Amino acid sequence: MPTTDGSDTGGTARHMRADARRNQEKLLAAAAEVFVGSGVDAPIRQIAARAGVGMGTIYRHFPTRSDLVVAVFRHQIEECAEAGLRLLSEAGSPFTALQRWIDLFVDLLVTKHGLAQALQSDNSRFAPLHAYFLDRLQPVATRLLDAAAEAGEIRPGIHPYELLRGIGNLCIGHDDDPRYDPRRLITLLLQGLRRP
Amino acid sequence: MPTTDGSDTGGTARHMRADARRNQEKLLAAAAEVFVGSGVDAPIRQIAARAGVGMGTIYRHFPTRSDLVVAVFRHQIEECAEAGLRLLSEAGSPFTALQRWIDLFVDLLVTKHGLAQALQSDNSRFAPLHAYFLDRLQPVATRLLDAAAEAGEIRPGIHPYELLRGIGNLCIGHDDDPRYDPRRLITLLLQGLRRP
DNA sequence: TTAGCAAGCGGAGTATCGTTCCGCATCGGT
DNA sequence: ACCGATGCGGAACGATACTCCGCTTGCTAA
Repeated sequence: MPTTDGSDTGGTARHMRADARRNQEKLLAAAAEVFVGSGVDAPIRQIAARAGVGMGTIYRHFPTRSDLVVAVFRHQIEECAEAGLRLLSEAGSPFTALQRWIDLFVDLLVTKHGLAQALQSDNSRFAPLHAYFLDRLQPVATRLLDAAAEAGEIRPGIHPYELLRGIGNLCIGHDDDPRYDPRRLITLLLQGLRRP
Repeated sequence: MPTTDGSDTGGTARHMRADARRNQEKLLAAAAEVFVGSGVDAPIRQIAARAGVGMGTIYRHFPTRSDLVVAVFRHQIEECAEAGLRLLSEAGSPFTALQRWIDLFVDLLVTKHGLAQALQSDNSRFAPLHAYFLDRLQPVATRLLDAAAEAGEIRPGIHPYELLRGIGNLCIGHDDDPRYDPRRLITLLLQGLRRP
């Protein structure tokens, strides 16, 4: 039983009134725009205004802010997860696959302003987002790490969850500070992961 | 010219009315208590109430939340900075000194709930805290890294700022998730820093 | 000792944001 | 065309950050 129960705002439901469906799409588009401009912490009112709908509407379709964020980024998260499995069979070695996949993962986090920040927020507002990320990406990370460990390329015993979370943390705040490039540190981290 | 201009709330000013000084001390004590219980994001009102003063008073003494946090943790930050230089002359090798110092640094961050989080907050509320941390600790990190690089123990070219910030990031959220232990990742990071 | 004034105090006031709630409009089947 | 269910909008409420100004209090000079 997955922790995301799939019953709700993910895929547009089959039997939905036309206006409701229209509004949901308007909201997704508006949210995507606003997130780019003001980060995932942008005021709800701003998103509602941009979409031209009332506040009630936004809360009906996306009860929590997380639900909205998940809906907006679902495609990219899905792609990232699939790319991981593909890389495992295509790349030269499991470690190379791991490196490349983490690169994609970092892309996902740094491209969307504040997404990494949101993921780690101690504030529980983003719990569902956190859960969805984990549901989709942790299994991929596990497979990549296991493969690299079996091939003897990295030391065993790394916790996939911890690695994902750590990388997520490292990506926080990269966009308001040119001196800070998380990729350099992540490279170091992967270096430390290698078997001597 | 340091970025902390030293003219204000740091050390209690010399010529201050007795009641003002009393209030400042009450505020520092109250803030320290509240931070432990509710994290550094606790409502200002709560701190003011605990200290038995009005909101105007708290804003007069500590114009931003950062100023208050800095004042509360100044001692510990100072100690951490001094310990770094001491370790450099006492520890067996520069790399050992670096390892131990980073351990102290992590202690500082994880002991105080939400301190790491506050340091990286994209919210500009904590800018002065960030500045003070850097002013005091970055020079220490630089000396430790330089010494280890000269001794050939680590690869050169690491940015001290980036390392500090990265470690700070890694420490975010450790206290609401038993599965996540930043120290393991930081060990890995240091491992990756070592010269092959 | 005391008078006067600057330094300091308190908290009501203003603004922003999240979230709820319910009267009203709209859709879609009959 | 009608009508019930579904969905909509935004006013209203509570929480919080931060400001502002009339009043109080400590300090000092006479």
